[in-house]
Amino acid sequence: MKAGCSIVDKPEGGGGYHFPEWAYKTESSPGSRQIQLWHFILELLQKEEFRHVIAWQQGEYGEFVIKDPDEVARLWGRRKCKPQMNYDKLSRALRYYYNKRILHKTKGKRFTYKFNFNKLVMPNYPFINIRPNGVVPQSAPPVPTASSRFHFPPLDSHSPTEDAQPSRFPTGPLVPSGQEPLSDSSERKPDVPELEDGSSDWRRSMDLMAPRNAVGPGGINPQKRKPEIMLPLFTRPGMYPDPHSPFAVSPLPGRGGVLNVPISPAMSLTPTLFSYSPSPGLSPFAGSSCFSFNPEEMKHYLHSQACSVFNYHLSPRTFPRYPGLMVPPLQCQMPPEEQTQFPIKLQPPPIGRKNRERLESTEESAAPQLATPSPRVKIEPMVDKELESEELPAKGKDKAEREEGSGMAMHNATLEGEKGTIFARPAAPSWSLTQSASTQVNVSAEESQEQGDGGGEKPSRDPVGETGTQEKREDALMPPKLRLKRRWNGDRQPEATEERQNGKVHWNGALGAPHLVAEPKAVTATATSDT
DNA sequence: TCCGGAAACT
DNA sequence: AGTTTCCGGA
Repeated sequence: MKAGCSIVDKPEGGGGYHFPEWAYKTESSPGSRQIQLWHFILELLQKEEFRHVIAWQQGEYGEFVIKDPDEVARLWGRRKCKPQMNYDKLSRALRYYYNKRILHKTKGKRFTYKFNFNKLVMPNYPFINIRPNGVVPQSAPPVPTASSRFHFPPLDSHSPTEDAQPSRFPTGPLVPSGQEPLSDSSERKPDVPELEDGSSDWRRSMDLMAPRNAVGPGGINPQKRKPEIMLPLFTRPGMYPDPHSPFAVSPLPGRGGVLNVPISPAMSLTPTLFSYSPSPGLSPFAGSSCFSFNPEEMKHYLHSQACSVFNYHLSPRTFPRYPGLMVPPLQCQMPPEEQTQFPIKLQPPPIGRKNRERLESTEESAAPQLATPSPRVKIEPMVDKELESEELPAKGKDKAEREEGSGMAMHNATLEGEKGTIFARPAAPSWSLTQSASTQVNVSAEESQEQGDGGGEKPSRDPVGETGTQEKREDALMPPKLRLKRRWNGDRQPEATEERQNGKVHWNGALGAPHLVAEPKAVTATATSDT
């Protein structure tokens, strides 16, 4: 059946289809060889040619607008060989992503959805700043995300989506990046908020460049793919083969790759999403690192994260890494109603509307801080939940880790081995030293970061020094779960520490020459506490 | 327009 | 599992 659709066949045996295998068969759809809708969406988003049809919403992280629903549906239908496809159906499929947390609907904006990149990988590699001058591709999602892992080959003539692409899309609107070619498609265009509070500026200079070893999964013919994927981290700034594509460089590292920022094991990720990883064994690009961080960007990023966490009920675990982060209530753009929509748990049983509503009331406690004058966000309460959720989704996670060795597992391995060197904590400011673990909890000042780590880990990263004994002692007092968690964090402490100090510490933000500041001390301390 | 249940399909 | 198709409801 679907004879006419043979095009979509997977490249088995080198069959020529252009999509890498993982595009069809990913962890997100084990066994599935068909491209998934969200892959497809990302694919379209990646292509400039489709910018008239669907594009990233500027000013909003991960948000995209379907400018021409019918066309998108048509393309999707073509790809799936479902000529009867229409936006209504397609949107139904998109709605199924809500519960999976892959997508969210941006309320109030027509045809606007938002990828929950946080769940993907994001929180982990924030400020990779490789593009000094920063022009972020207009089509790029504001934040580095797992999507980067999607390095879809160009929808060339082989692509079913394009094949008979009637002259609908002017073949090359190539607008200099940074410009919105919106004008042409005067269809339904949502308002495009332009960096309002500058919350998006950070994006401009932030781009991710990850050490993705590009060589894809084993089966893919490396030569086939564009070289960009292979850009090593060291790529010089400005070296963007495909400036318009957020996917040009995958942040997902292969192995060591990915971010050098670890993903907390606790981080709730949709297993499906998370495992995007090329087959293990690939390369060792190990995280190399040449990042540079910019405090400003970091702040923006954190804000974004914070908002996401609270708006989307992402696991606060994403916070631990940004202890100093305070959720800026006013800046969260999500309507309050959405803020408590989901529990933090991942992949919970599908929550029906009714249930959700019910939950809202129950969970409100999680978000209240947003509104309260309380200067900080308190995440502690969620800890337990988090832990639980860790366990629950553990299956998926485990699977991912074990099978792929990518994902978190990879991180762990990578982190332990290289991380230390990769990310070293900058010298800790003296003040930070003063606040020892025991007192950290009340560190005052807004600046003092809250350990938001989910709470349990207060002692987690103390500023250099005494970590050893102190931690041990606390360790003993700590409940096993926390201990475990802490251990996890301990692995990634270096970053955590770094991040925590971010803002106070000056990152070496040399844009042009990204590199890390290595501070042996920090590493040592961490290592010590770890063991 | 959007939502989500239900059932069927692949 | 991931849609596709249909549909009633808001």
